[in-house]
Amino acid sequence: MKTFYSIQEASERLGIPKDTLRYYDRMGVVSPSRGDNRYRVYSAEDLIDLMTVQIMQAANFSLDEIKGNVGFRKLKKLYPASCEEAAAFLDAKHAEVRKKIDHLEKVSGLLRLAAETLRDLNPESDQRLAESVRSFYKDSRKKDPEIPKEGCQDDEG
Amino acid sequence: MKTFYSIQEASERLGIPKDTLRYYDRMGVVSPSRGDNRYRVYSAEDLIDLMTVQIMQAANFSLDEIKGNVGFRKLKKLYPASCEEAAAFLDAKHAEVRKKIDHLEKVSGLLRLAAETLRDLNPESDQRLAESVRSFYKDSRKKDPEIPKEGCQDDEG
DNA sequence: CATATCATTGGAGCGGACTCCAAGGTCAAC
DNA sequence: GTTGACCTTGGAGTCCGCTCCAATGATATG
Repeated sequence: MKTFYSIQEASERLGIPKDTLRYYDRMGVVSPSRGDNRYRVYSAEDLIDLMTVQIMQAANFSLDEIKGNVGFRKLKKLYPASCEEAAAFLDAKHAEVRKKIDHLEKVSGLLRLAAETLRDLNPESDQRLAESVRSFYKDSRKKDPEIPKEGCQDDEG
Repeated sequence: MKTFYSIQEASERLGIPKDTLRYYDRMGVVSPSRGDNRYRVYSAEDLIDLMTVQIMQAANFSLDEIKGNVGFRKLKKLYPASCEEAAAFLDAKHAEVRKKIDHLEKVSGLLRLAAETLRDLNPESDQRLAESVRSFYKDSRKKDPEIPKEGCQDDEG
């Protein structure tokens, strides 16, 4: 089992462009060690860190946030004490993701309703949609924007 | 019930910065009519369009996509024939959002597992996490990156 | 040694969605 | 008619996450 990879190999295995890997290195997100030639040498751990980066990105972490937390496996070995801190961070992020999911569920419902409304056009579903939009909006802003009620019907156009 | 709003009022009601409203106007996303003084005048419909913009943004529509579709209520009045097209667009977006939700559900699970792993550190849960990460990764890339298996354990650090 | 293919660096450019600024026009209150 | 708060515009700047480039150096093969 190979344990070290050139930037090219890492790039191919992970499907991440080489430029991006270099960028991550610059940014201190994942900085592999260097060979005598100054070439980057990615360890198996580095690859796993890179996968973690991808996942965290998928979870809408910024590179900056990732930077501070991607190496938590290393962290664990070195300073087990800071684990709780890191875990709390993950908890917070988990909550964020849950919120995002809730949000998207609403969006999903809204899109279904909107499509439906478009398909069988009648003032009633139109009204229903406008209603949903309003409540969604209100909900997602957590303060009532006092939306005007008319203008959603075609009885004056 | 007031039906027309200055940019300031619109901004306050919707919680969208004035500059952003002007930007939307420039971009043709939501372009209110103008008064004799050339000031922007937002109608109730405009406000609803703006809310729709927010929602579509929440659903990860780009401004360009939104631009073409935010006025579907108007569209409906003018060209009912193109409704099916617009509805199909919404369907596609709906599917996208569903996919995103699935994805985030996995991320959510992963974050829970990661936090757990950090809290009760034992090689087994560590292993389990690494496993999940791998499978998640593989899954989300839809091609096996042939991840090395070691390096996830602290038996050599 | 020549060549080809990899690697390195710093720095510039890009796209999206704002965000800010300066120069000027409008308007309501005093 | 002056003050001050609003509005207008065009254009420049910002941030993020890349992405590309040119100049240069290392390595592998004939």
